[in-house]
Amino acid sequence: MAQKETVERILDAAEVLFAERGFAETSLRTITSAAGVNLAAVNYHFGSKKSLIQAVFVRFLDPLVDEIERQLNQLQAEKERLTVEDLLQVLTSSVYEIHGRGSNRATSFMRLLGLAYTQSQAHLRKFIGERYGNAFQHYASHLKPALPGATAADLFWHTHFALGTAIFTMSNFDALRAMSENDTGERTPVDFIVSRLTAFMAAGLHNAAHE
Amino acid sequence: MAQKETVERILDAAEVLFAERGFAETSLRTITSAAGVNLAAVNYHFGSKKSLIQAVFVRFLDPLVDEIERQLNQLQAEKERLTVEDLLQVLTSSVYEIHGRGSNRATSFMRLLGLAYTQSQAHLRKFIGERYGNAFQHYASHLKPALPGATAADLFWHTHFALGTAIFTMSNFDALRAMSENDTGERTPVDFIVSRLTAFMAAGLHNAAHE
DNA sequence: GTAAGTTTCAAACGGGCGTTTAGCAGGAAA
DNA sequence: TTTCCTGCTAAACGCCCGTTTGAAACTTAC
Repeated sequence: MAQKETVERILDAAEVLFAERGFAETSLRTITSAAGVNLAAVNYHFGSKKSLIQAVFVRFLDPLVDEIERQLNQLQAEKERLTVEDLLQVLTSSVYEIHGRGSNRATSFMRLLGLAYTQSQAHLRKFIGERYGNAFQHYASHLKPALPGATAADLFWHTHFALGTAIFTMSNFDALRAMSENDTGERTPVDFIVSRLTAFMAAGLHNAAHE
Repeated sequence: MAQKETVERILDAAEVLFAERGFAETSLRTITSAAGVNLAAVNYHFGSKKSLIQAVFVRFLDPLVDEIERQLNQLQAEKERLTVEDLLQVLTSSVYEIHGRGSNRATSFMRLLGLAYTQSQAHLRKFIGERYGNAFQHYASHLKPALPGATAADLFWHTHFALGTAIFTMSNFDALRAMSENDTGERTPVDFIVSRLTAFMAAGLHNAAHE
């Protein structure tokens, strides 16, 4: 009992702090003191800082990937060919399904996903690739029929352009929203941003097919 | 003479190493030993590691921003209203103008720009904002007439979506190209990627105007 | 109640970091 | 020749890091 509590307190604190400052910039001492546990607890329960980072992602990605898979299968049972808009919708509604609409946890997670790409944590990218590579391939395989006429190179690059748009927006979410608040004078609702973002990605992706 | 040589050797080494590994992950000892100068030289010539990071950006951004401004003015003399495609073209041709097409230096710089956004270097973002904020505003001011019908919020978000697409692609340039080589079996030319990227961004941006 | 097994804890270890210091080399000015 | 200044350098300083250790505290089982 006491163990589980400690493990989860560490994961909770690490998730928030990593998202705020990045991995290298967050020390184990910061995490453990925020979690109210002893410094040595991380190495006792997780083995190392690297393993802790991976554990944070597993706790988040495992249920999300399952949900995406579930929605994908359900949608495929209804219609044979999925559109780009369908595929993007699966992503956003999966995140919404697992955590509330625009919850703090969801934005934390978005930041973390962005950091996984941009920070120099080779072990993490390798780990994520091995654990979730198949799920990603499965999702991406639906894009090919959704964008007839696109070559393999087109598909690859446009997928990653879209991915980049999303990840950049995610990982700078708070900063961007603050800037736009200064700019336009009002706070943009999350739903507005998400719908704009998916529309932007869809437009770019469609561009891959008819050229 | 000896001074100038030392300063530039440090900048050269720092530029490459920062781009490869990030700022926090590159120690002054690594930089100075790669540059063949004494460890203390960085603090003697630049004052601190932070100032060195800023100096790397100044050496790169100052001439680039001048070139963008020049091309923008020249284009504006030819036609009164610039299109989205014009504006994107100015960016790519400015980079090409200052450094060769697809030179190592240009890809280093792209990585650095990405890192400036994604790594936690508050001092750097502040510095860049203060030094180049006006130039950015000037450039962005041309977007409004190029996208009639878009609201201020539309403009803000779609500009940053496009920025995100470019920065993500830039900062993961080598990794993405290696992945696509494994994927499709052949090495994608830089020109292909750049033209695809700008087409993706243009499609997304136009989407802001007619909705 | 005692033994075995887990979990927690204070303390320390070794190492890498950015920065500082005090002094050296060598050309310019007097 | 002496003085001054700039560029350079070896060495050290203090700090924070992830990790390890050995013992204390607690839980479980007999």
